[in-house]
Amino acid sequence: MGRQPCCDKLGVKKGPWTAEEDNKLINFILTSGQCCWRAVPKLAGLRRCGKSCRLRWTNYLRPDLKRGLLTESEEQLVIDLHARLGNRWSKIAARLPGRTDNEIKNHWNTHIKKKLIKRGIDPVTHEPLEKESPDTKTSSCPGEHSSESENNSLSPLLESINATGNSEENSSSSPPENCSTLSDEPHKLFDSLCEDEKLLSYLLGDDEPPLVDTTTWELPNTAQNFNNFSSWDDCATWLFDCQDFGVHDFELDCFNEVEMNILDRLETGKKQQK
DNA sequence: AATTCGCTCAACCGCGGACCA
DNA sequence: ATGGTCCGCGGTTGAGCGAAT
Repeated sequence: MGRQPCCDKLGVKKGPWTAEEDNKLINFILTSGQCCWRAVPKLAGLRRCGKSCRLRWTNYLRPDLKRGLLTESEEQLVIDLHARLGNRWSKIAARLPGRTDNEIKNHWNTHIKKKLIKRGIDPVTHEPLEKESPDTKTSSCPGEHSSESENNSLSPLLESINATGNSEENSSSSPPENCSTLSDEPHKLFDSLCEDEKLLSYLLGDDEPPLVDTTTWELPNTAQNFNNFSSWDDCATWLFDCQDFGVHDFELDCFNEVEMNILDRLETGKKQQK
């Protein structure tokens, strides 16, 4: 009856992953792709359960993950999405390319929660902690925010949405620009979001992601580009840039095996530097 | 210099829904 | 229809690290 257990519990290793284990998992996924996680440990030669492998890959090893703290704009987006979605971290993470639910959850608990409390905002309800006067907060909708002193930084996204209710529907084929602004120019993020009705409804609801015609994008001929790099550093910089864009999120699986192996080596190198 | 404290974040745990035989 | 397993999710834990004492 049913399926085989994903792991036999006995002899299954727990705790922090070693560089060797990481390499095994990365090499396996890159050569075989993501299949059923139950089979991964055996096929990859790991003494881990499939669940642990999936977690390690999705939260740490995926080449399209961003590193470092969330930017101001990302943080604001998390706050706005949390106000609408609550603790549905996976839903929130799905709207931030290159970020994982675990990462966002951690950042929320360690940083954003405190910031909101400091601002006098309940991180759970997104309402003022102290209801000093009845007119400071009237809405009962979790997606709406009060007009208390510091809420100018609380919900620019939602304010932008209200202000641009009938924006043109003409930019659904330009996600690279949208995403490239994420870390560098916070305000452009919201502007670009609000310019795109389909994307906006996707971001704020459970709609399917907008169809994107990736064939119209001007993608580099990666093989040629590799030959054109004048140095290893140039090549590495370009790869990391692509990594930061979240290549898989945008279905830009343009890397060949050689390039993925380079990414692999870069990842390993970064860890060894630690 | 040693110890304590607080913070961060990777990893684990347990649950619920989906899936399969 | 049923029972067992898989997968994904949210909550929680604890090791590691730096700051404070």
